[in-house]
This record gives sequence, structure tokens and C-alpha cells, in this order.
Amino acid sequence: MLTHQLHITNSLSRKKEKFESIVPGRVGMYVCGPTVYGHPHLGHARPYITFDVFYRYLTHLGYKVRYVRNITDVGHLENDADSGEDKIAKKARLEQLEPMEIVELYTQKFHEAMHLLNNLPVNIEPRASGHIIEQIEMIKSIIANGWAYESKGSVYFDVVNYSKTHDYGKLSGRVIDELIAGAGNERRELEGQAEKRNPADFALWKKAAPEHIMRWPSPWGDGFPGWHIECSAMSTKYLGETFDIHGGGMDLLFPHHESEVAQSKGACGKAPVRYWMHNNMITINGQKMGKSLGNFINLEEFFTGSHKLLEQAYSPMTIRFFILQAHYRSPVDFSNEGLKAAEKGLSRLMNAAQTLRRLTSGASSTSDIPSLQKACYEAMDDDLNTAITLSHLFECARIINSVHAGTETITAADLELLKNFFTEFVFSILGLKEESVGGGSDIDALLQMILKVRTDAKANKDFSTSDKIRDELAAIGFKIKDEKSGTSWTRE
RNA sequence: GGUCCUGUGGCCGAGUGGCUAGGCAGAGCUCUGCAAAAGCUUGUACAGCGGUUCGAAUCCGCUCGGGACCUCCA
Repeated sequence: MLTHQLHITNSLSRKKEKFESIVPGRVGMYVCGPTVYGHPHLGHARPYITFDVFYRYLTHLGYKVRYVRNITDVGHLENDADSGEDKIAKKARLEQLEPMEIVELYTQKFHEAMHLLNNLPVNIEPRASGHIIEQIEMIKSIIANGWAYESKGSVYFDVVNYSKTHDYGKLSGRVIDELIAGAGNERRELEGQAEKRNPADFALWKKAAPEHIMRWPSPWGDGFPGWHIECSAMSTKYLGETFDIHGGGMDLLFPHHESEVAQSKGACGKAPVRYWMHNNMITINGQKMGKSLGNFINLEEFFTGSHKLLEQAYSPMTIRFFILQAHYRSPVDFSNEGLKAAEKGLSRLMNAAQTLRRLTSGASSTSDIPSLQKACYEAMDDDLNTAITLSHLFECARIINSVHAGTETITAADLELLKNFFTEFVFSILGLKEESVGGGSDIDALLQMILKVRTDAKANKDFSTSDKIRDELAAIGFKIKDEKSGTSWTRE
């Protein structure tokens, strides 16, 4: 759909840029996936919801998208006393499980969470452990091009040499001299520093200590890949040497994404990505979310309410809605108040969607429906502004309710249009869904029968019976509403 | 210490040099047997101090908060 002027903020330029895909009609998108060594938590929800919506929107616009999101199951080092030990290996030892058992368990947990959040499956979900060969080949290319060197069984990227002719630091806004100087006075003693020619160099391949469980043979001896190389190798394999979009959290800008750029340029001589997109972080009650503060909340704990900071359970759609109410480049603060407000707002939107299905048209329209549709598109085209999109959808909800209440009218043509785009935006693009809908035709038939008895009681002014039915239905989770057109029910 | 981002009404959260965000909560009214839902009305915010401007919450500077990253840490 070339009529749309989709603009997105490119981290490379820090400006909104018009989006144009490399191959017309097709988009290649890579998003950094999770390291599967623990339960998926709130921090995971944001990037994957954000890029899921982007994926949905691009698809809606008519692009054929290949969405690649990796599973990191090797290579990350633990930055504590057990330095050098693979994160996954460490967890495995603690739980007496095989490393790949851990990987499998948490990969499944991750998939479950993504499913509950209504994130569509990605097209390719490559695992780092399944692409060791590709990573080794890429490292060999980088060495052959003179941008990396071997040192005691490990391979390091030669940042200083590379930066003489390349703009290392452009993406993340770093200045190489400052990195080298180590400006801070609280710099950590990093493992392996002695092997490096320069502190700014980063590992492409690490030699495995004898006790290291996850290891693979390589031209440089047994070891495991560095943190950054997997994304470079896998994105190149599935999307090509240069592709359209690379997404991830802002915390990955440096060093992860900066290093990816350097690795790809070092191997292929080309910039790997046209548009870098980064979502902002999540805080809880105004505080940074972090392990040290003990305010990391797993998604499962949100869904069940089983965390001491949570006053109640929050459904996956409540989480999704809350995240979409903020722009993806703004920090978002999770609080019980905010989540409760989101829960009610979402419910208002979902009720409107239901009401819309049984809306009837009139002779004229009191609202400008085509303009609202246009406004929704404009908001999405403006750097994926889901907050504004939602505000327009709430305006739609107001109109739907007003028409239903009889204070406004809508023509058949406008009603058709409204049904189409409201449904499209709410469900297909934003990926929201109704969570507590009916319980099948049997239950509906049963409810209709009970409600008929109640309606008869009301007609006979037997309000004690009608209220009793209402109360008892409420007690088992069915909420009913008396409307002009009859009585309707929903599940709590 | 460095780089970058950020500070909006009771709460969450958009946005723009002058004109309405939106949601939640609150108040009043309407509808209703009562509820619920819904509709209408209502709030006059933009951290502080200077500056630029006819005009700034929106641009600039400083101050004070908050945050991310600073080499293997989503």
C-alpha cells in the first residue's frame, strides 16, 4: 500500500524516517530474542508486543514480512564470581539438569507467554546453538578481512583497528577514545582482559574452560561463541547481508547492536540494517526494574497475581493494552493503579466491540467515520503511535455507545466502514482479543432460558425473584445488564 | 565521571510554538423497579528559575528530580 507514509524512528539517525523497504512489498525484520535461562518476565513483554504490532501493521499494509527472532541458548557469560561459566550451564548445575533441558523448559515457557499475550508466531526462530557453524564461518571471514585476531584460544574483534576506517560507535553514540580511556572510575575487572590487545575489543569466540559444559570444536580449539556474533550470523543467513529492520530493547544498543554492525561490516563489508528500532524500558512504581531491587515480576506471576507487589492478577490482554497505551520509545511505569485503569479501559473497548456487532444503521451519520479511520492510520504511520490510535478507537467506542443509546445515528455505509476498520485495528493490528467471552452455544442457550424467566418475573413486578437470579448468576461469574433491547450477559 | 533520554492535571499517559489527546478515578445530570452499562456536563496540568518570541508547557540555558547505557549485563 504505497499510499501510506509510514515513518519510524531510526536509532541510527535518531530521527523519524520514511520507511521504504529494500525489496518493494517485502520486509525483513530481525528482533533480538530472549536468553532462555529463566522465566519470561515483564521486561520481555514490551519488545515482543511492540514488534508484534509492527509486524501485524506491516502485514496489514500489504507487505510480505519475514520476521526472525532468535532464541539465545549459548554464549552469555555470568558476570559474577563464577566468571567464565556459561549462564545456562550454571543454572543447569544448580538444578541438576542438562543445559539443553533448561533451554527447552524456558523456551516452552517463553512460547506460552507469547501465546497468551497474543503475539503471533514469528516466521523463523533460530537457535544460537543450531548455528555454531555459521558463526564460526563468519568469524573466519572477519579474521580474513583483518578485523579480528586470535589470542590464547579466543578470538577478539579488533575495535581500535576497525574504527580507523569505520564509524564504530555511530549507532550507540559512543566515542571510541572514551571507551578506550575507560572514563569511569568504577570500572569492573573484566575476565579475559589480559588476552585482548585493547580493552575496547570484544569476544567473537571464547575458549572454554575445562569445566565449561557447553562447548563446540572450532579452528581455535574447544569453545563457545561470543555474545554478539549469533545475531549477526543468523540475521545474515535468513535475511541477507543487508535487511530492513532490526529491533530490540534500548539496553541492547551498546554494546550488542553496535558490535553487530561492526561484525557484519567486518565480514561482508556492508551495513547490515537499514532501520534500527529500539523500545524503551519498563519501571515498576517509578523504580528501575532489576534483580537487585527484587522487583522483577514474571509474566506468569502477573497472570496469576502471585507476587507480593501485585494487588491482583492482571490478564495478558491487560498487560498488552497497558503497554500499547504508551508509545514504544517512552519508558513505561507499571503500577497497580495503572494496570487497574488499563483493565477497565480495555473492558470499555471490548464492550464497544460487542455492541458494534448488533448496532443498527439510520438515515444519516452524526459523526465523521471516514476521518476517524484516516486518523487511526495516521497515528500508526507516525512511528507506530499506538497511544494515539487507541485514543481514536475510544472515540469510536463513544460513537458506538451513543448510537446504541439512540443519541447518535449512523448510515449503513458508515456502519459498515466502522465495523471493518474498528475490528481491524483493535483485533488484527493491535492484537487485542476478548478474554472472557461467552461459553459456547449450550451455555448461551441456558443463560437465555434463565434470563427469560427473570424477564417474566420483572414483568410481573416480582423483583425479589429477578434480583435473586441476577445475584446468583453474579455469584458464579455471570454479569447481566438490562438494556432497552433486552438483557445481555458477560462473564466476569 | 561520560554519553543519551526524561519530568504533563488525583493516577497512567499522548502531543504541539498560539486552537480538544485518550484512559482511570472524582462530581453533577439523564436513563433504570433497583443495579449494571451507557450518554451528557465538569476538571483548566505541563518540575523550578531565567532567556528567545507578538505569543512557550512546546525552542535555548541553568538548577533540581528520574531513567538507560558506558564490553559480555533482557
